[in-house]
Amino acid sequence: MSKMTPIIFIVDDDAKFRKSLARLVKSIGYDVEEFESAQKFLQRTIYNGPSCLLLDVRMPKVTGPDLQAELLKRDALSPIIFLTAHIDMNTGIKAMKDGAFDFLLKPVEEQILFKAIEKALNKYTRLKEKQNEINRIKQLLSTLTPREYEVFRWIITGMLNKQIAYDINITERTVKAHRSQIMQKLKVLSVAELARLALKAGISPAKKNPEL
Amino acid sequence: MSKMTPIIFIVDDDAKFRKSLARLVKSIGYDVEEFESAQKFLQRTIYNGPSCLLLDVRMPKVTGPDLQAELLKRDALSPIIFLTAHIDMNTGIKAMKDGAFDFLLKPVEEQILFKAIEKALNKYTRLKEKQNEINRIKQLLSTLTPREYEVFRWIITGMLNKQIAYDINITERTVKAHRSQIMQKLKVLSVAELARLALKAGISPAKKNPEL
DNA sequence: CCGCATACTGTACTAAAGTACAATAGACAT
DNA sequence: ATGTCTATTGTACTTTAGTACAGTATGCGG
Repeated sequence: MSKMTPIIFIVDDDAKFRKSLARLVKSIGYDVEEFESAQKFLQRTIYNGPSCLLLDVRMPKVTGPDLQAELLKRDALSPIIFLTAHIDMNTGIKAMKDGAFDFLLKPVEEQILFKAIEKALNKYTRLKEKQNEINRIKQLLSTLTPREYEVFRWIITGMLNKQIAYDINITERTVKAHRSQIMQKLKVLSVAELARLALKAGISPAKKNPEL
Repeated sequence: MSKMTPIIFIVDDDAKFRKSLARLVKSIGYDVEEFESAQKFLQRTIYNGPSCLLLDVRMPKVTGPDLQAELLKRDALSPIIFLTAHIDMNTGIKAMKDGAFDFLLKPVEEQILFKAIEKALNKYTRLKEKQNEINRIKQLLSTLTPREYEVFRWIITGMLNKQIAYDINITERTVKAHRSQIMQKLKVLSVAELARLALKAGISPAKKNPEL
């Protein structure tokens, strides 16, 4: 699971172009999978390894940008390189705004395509690492009880046990008990690590008067 | 200084288009400044308030993308909206990759332009807030002596005073002295705040064996 | 030479965190 | 009913952090 081979997915309804593109990409050593439509691509088992998507813009029914939107909803990590024969500035700009990795014109120069694929795969790796870290943290956080989670959000403000105790109307002893549980469950040894973990997961410290 | 009026900068060598654009933008209540070349724009006193840049792509000598690159180097915060009469996909895509806010075709529809300007100014505000926070932190950090900074990077690992003392070969008492100074200078009351501050400024915790 | 900043250290105390023994009470499932 | 999980609290102790007095040494600029 740790080191999977990259797969280059090609989604294009033009069989001739698609096959020729597939041959080209295979020739530099990548595994390639072809799809004649966005729907067919979405039916594929989700690939959890490094990948990037060479995507045609104009296709019947589900277009390239449509697929991009769908993948965005699904939090897919594969960078998307659009390929199009039709010069459509607005579509290209919109695709980039929506997070496309690149937008190239057919016929695409080999070297430019290869470079784009390589960079896209690098980007995947970076995204994946960040994702893994966040998932690990969320997994740990899910083991906290609601009350523990609440105390956790107070702890990362840096408040003293007795201050927290006063604010949520329990004794300092109880805060200590929760605190100890929290540190164990989240597998950290210090408040500094706790604070970092919280920030990475996007958890903001608790607030007495939530912006009145 | 806190609430400055937004200025829309227009950089375009085509006087006729530029003036007409300026009139249009003024008509919806923005302050506008016109420049007939990138060079002229760069000569202007740096404006430290909300702004965005309506930038022509093709200009003699210094082009729009050239100016974009220069502003990037200078860490300018103004979002850039490119305007071009010539459909050049690759230029547009590259501009977006380089952080342009939008890339519109002349003649541009009024509503689209207005919407883009509004969003760009919002983006400026977000950028500025982040920037201000980082500057505030860097300002505080600059008051630390080299040694204090070093100890700071150890503290945010969450290590105990005595562990830090052992690692950098001083007594626990000295670590406490530095620690106290650090907390005062950085104006924080807890290690949790210290850790957050460090993360915001992009400072990573110290390491015993820096990735051997 | 003198003042100042930096770095370092000592003793002794207070406050806070962490922990090792606990126990109690309610909710909920088998 | 019985057991498990959650939330709560108690006492007593150890460890760590923070601080209030300090003092010493070194280097650098005026």
